[in-house]
Amino acid sequence: MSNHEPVRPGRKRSEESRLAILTAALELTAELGYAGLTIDGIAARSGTGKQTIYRWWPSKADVLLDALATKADLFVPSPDEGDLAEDLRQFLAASFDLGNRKPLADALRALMAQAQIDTEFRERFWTVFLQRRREALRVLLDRGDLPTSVETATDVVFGVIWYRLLTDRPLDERLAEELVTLLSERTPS
Amino acid sequence: MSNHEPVRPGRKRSEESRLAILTAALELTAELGYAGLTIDGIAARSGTGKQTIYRWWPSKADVLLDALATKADLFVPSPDEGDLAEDLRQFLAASFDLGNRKPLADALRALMAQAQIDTEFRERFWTVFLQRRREALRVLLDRGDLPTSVETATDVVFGVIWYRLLTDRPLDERLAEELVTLLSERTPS
Amino acid sequence: MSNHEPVRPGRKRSEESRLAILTAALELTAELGYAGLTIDGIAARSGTGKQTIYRWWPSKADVLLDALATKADLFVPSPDEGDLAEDLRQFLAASFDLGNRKPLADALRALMAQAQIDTEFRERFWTVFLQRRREALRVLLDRGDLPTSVETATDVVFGVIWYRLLTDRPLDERLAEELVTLLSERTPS
Amino acid sequence: MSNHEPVRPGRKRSEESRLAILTAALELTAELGYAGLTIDGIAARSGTGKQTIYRWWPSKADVLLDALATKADLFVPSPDEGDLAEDLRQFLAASFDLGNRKPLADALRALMAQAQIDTEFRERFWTVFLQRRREALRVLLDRGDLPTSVETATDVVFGVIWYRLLTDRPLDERLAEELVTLLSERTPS
DNA sequence: GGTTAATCGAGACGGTACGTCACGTCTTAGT
DNA sequence: ACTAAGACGTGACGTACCGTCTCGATTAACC
Repeated sequence: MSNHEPVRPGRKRSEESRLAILTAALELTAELGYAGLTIDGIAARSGTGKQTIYRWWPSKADVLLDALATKADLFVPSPDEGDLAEDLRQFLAASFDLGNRKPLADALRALMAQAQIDTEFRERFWTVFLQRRREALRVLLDRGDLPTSVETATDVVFGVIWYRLLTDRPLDERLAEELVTLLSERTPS
Repeated sequence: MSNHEPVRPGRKRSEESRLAILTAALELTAELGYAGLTIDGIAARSGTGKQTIYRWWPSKADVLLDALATKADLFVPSPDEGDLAEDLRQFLAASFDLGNRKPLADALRALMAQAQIDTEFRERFWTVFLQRRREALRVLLDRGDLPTSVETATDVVFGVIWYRLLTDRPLDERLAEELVTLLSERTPS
Repeated sequence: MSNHEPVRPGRKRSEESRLAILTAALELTAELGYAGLTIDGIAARSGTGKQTIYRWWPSKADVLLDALATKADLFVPSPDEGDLAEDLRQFLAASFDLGNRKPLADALRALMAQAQIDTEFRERFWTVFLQRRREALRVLLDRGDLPTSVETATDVVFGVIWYRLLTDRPLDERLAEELVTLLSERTPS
Repeated sequence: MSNHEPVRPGRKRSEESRLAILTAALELTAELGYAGLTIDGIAARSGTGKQTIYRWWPSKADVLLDALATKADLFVPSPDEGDLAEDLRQFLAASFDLGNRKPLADALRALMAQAQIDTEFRERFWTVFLQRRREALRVLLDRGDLPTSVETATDVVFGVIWYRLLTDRPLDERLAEELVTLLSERTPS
């Protein structure tokens, strides 16, 4: 039997505070934007102390990332219809839906921004968020024939999604269809 | 007869100060990273006053953007070899070279990050930088047959470039070749 | 024949600007208080350049002092009724009237304040303003018998006036009468 | 039983910082004069943060006033020798001594100056400093017969002292003696 | 059941940078 | 030479947050 958590004496971490902090982080980001999100603000809104936040998260970006992971519905399917084009269509539809949810998209853009400025957060963001999306897509792509390597195809898909997000332009049906066309191996006539 | 400059009274803007500020911004970004770049620091390094900076630029991101536009060699060609694949190859080679110049790439990533957090800067960054690149590419793409719309192809190219930059992964020859393959209309047999 | 003002080439000093500056200084002091009085503000209000102000006055306190001397009615009589008590009564009445004119009193208090902080202005304020008042009073006091030296009596009179001004308390009839009583040699019965 | 201190949560105010700030304020005033005293300077010299100063004092004048009250020896006796003239002589001697201590006198002049410019500080200066002096003197004067009301006599004493201070002239023995003579009821023959 | 220890809300602390204000100087074109 | 306009370097302002550090109170495991 494992004993990962050596039983320590002392007060347990408060789940109540944890949730209050994550909720406050999401609310404040929605109300004020990421630029207006501060540790002081989260503490005040959640009725907790700053120390409690610093004890469990390295930065406000990590709080927000945790909040999204905990509270937002970020599920993206890895469908297996036996047809790459159809699987990809579904994957893109689900991903585009997330990207078109304004407050969620704002938060994700902010995290990607923070990842550019804070090197340590960049690695956590990559591991916790970006890489998981990539692996979900890779499962699909591995099953079909592609005009490019799987890695490049992955970069094309996420590259376009992020580029549209970051330049504040919508992810629409037509784009999805063009991507599907582009990445499905065209059979010579 | 032209009368472009309505001849205002008062002392002229100091070109010397302007260049000193732009130089200092580039140096400090290279030395300390964008996170370490401050208006106070730029003023101190350039031997100017903070007010002079605030008088002419809305934010430190704008200073840096202006510095790159003024001082960095950001030229990307719009070659016309009569062959889309070859033109695209050259365009990508030049673009990838810029993206692989570390200090420049760091600055660009920081500006893209800032654009996510500061709405007003986002528009300026789009107009002054991103849109111009898109138009240079569009000239090429308009000349050839593409498997997708020109806009989507543009988003694919810049999407992949930015996605690689933002996730701190290199832009290599192989990626360029795959993009060229992907975007050149494959002739049916 | 006198030639006090050596005829110099170039534009003459603008009397119009001078008066506009003095007027603006008084207005701004009345509106914003001395703390809100600035050289920038005077220049803007008067429609002149800052340089014009600096060319002719060493500090904003000097502008205000000049404005009072030029524009305010600061006359205090040196009556000679043949009776020290009566002369003093009249002198005090006139002085108290000045001290009870609120905007004027505010300006004088501000100048006395400035004199504490700016050593050079202190001397000018003493010479141009305070000493002249003292001499006007001395003329009176020299004519009568006093229970103290003339200098002390002068300090008592102006000391009480300034102390009341500076502590924002009124100069009233009763105080004047008590000062007259105090300073008129009481004849032994 | 008493419950004077409602026991607030959180870290206690640092007495160490408080004293360091007051000491720095006095030192800097002595070294640079009141005009050279800045909040930045006090923070730097005392090794504290500016916020700590702003948290507890409304202005630099209040810091200095607090410093004088805490650190300077401002004691003035209210002697009771049974003789008004003698009591007054002693009171004046003590007061003049304070006024002749150059650095202290400079600080007091600066505070009186600040009180002219800053209305809110004026009230604090009156309550905390001036009024207490007046009451100490009133105790004396109430015991004897005066040629004037007690209030006027108080104004005469402090008026002369402040007027001499503010015009940068010494407080000497002779002045004290003349004031005693003036304010002691001369017995009719 | 008392002891020990980790956590909690609260809030003061030393810092750093912010964006603004006013200073006194300078440069410009015009009178 | 003087003027109005206004940009310049300088320096202090008062504020916002940062991340750390006491506080006293609370809560759990351990003896």
